[in-house]
Amino acid sequence: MNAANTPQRRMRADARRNYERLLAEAEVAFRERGTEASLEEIARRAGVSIGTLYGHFPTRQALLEATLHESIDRLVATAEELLTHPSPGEALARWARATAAHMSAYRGLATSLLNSLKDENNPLYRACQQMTAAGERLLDRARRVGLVRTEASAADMFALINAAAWAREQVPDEQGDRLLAFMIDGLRPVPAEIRSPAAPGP
Amino acid sequence: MNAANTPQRRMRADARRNYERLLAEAEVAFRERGTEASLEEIARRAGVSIGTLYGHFPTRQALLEATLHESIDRLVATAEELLTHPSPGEALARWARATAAHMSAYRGLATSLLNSLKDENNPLYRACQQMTAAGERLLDRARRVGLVRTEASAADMFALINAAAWAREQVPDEQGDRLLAFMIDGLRPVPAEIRSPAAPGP
DNA sequence: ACAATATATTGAGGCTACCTCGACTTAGCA
DNA sequence: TGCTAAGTCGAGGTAGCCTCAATATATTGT
Repeated sequence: MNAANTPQRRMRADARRNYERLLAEAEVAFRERGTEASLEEIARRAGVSIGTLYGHFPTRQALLEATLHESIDRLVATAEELLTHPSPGEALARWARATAAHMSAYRGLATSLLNSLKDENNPLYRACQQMTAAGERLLDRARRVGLVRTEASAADMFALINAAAWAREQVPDEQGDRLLAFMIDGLRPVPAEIRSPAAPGP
Repeated sequence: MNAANTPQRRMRADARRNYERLLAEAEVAFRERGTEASLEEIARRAGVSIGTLYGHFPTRQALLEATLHESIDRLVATAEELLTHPSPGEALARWARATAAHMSAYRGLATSLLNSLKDENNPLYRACQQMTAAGERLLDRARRVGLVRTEASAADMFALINAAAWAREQVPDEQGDRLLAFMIDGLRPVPAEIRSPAAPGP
């Protein structure tokens, strides 16, 4: 069996069919139950044994990664497009919103993602890298125009977007939107007059 | 047995002893393993049966809340003290840092806390309310001095602090500090010239 | 058409954890 | 000292993880 998560070499017809079914059920389950959804139930609903699931997707992360592939590609493409947007600040904000929205598609996803950065072998690691890289170009453009302080890195922005997505899982939508806005605004340079701990004027 | 989480009415001596042991072991376990630590192991290490644990603490949240009580009181007191700090901005930042630090004492704690706000019957609900209220006074003081935008509520700040604590669990410490700073800075009013999506000057 | 073989699938089985509840034990009082 | 309310116990049902030896089947070459 193909223990990699993408069907690279030609798979046997039955294997491919099962792979596809598993992926479809996983998507539903993750959306409904979050990233901790029961793998046994996913297998059951795909009409396949638990062993088969593990054959195709050796870890939960591998399965998650597979369900995420397309939307991540889309996000990277969106970043590319937004590079031509007239306002660098607006472009950055839009991408951040779109990304945060994707990351709260499944409950627990933000945690799985940010967590994957600790381990290069985690199947989600690459995905995070790609998204960070895509964001970096938008961030730099905004920086050139004075909207982003020097010490803020693309990794920081990625973490913030994840944090916002995480928060969104737990608070009302409307508050979630606000929190993301605060975080992105927090990347701006701090005006000199309030940087030091002295009391400001009126 | 006393199914409430605090020993209110006089408990039998053995019950009180077990209660205390459970609390002590829970603290260790949560610190070492996070808020999802095995309750059976906590009971085992306390030299008590699982049934006894459930007798004293009917839910994981109740046990968590009990282990948190003291440090939450301390945070509330700290907020009080900081109200007399000469710089409202510095006071706010300090309290936010202290709070975020407490909230990342146990892996998973920020999630348990923010999550508890969805359900008033969650034993952690009160704790969150208290912390939010404590932060509110600091926030208002900073707002009066122009450091905080109008639409940012105490609940927002509480959520941001939690988000920072969550992020801290997953990224290097040094990055974690920076993220919290970004979030708090994000509460500042947005300068007029960059509020609209127009490109700013040099 | 048919083996031969590489490729997949199966599911029981060993773990760990959650939580409940009826049977048992004991501290503390009169 | 014995009674009883208060507390403790832990087996047992449920569920999820993951593995691996046995079994099944798609494909390929003849």
